[in-house]
Amino acid sequence: MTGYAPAEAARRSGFSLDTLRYYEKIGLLADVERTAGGQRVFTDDDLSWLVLFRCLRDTGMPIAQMRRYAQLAREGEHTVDERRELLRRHAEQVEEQMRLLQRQYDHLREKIRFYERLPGR
Amino acid sequence: MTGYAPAEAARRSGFSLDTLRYYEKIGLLADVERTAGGQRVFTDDDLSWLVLFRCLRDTGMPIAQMRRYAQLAREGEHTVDERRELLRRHAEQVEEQMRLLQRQYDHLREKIRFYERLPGR
DNA sequence: CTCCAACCTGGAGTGCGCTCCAGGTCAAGG
DNA sequence: CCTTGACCTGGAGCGCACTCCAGGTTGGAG
Repeated sequence: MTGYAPAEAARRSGFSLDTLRYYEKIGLLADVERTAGGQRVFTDDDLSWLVLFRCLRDTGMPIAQMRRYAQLAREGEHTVDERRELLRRHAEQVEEQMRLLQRQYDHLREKIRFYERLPGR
Repeated sequence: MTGYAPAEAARRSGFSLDTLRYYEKIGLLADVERTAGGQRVFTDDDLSWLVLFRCLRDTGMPIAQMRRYAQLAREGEHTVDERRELLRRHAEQVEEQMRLLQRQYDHLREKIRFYERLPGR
């Protein structure tokens, strides 16, 4: 009973309908169910994949790597080590990204303070 | 005496030579000096602009907006209010970006913990 | 003076991640 | 039934930020 129409899946995942179709086309999202007439029906499982993709995408993982992860997951339990390692390496890159962002943010705030201290304001 | 050859400016700024030429072409970097023969000579002032561009770019500012900022700075002192506001608005977006990144990073770490707690490991 | 690595220009090409389109099909409300 | 809005496909197009290229010039070391 948990089947979502395309528009509903788009709304819930925050991806556009075009993006959902694109993700299926490139093999990120596999085997999406269809009605007899060929229209997509998304399951809760598809939705939770989409939540994961959003997390990975928001943290800057390239689509090729997300595809690799999804591929491994489809291959079965013997790939759990590799999947965990893939996520760990990605997390390290995210940490680096956060440090850089913080550093540049601090730099930006300093620049703003320079403007705030300008005489005449 | 503080003039840098293109390769040196690239090394110091971390931008490629092609990127430096591109930034000049689109009007981010204006009036770069030249030798009699037409080769670029970068000043310390150019270099500090590049440091700023790196900061803004690393924090996700689109080039069009960096151009606007550079344009304002060239127009003179009467644009300081607008420049400060531009940077402030950008800083707010960076804060939002940092919150999202942190949130998704936490999500990612949870996923990794799930793998670490898997039986049999 | 000669050499050659570094530089120049205008313009084409690239990679990523979508986004849009034309021309049709499906399915639920009235 | 009929309508109409949501959906389908394959493929082209887009926006961004570079990156590369061909074909020619420059300038410092030897």
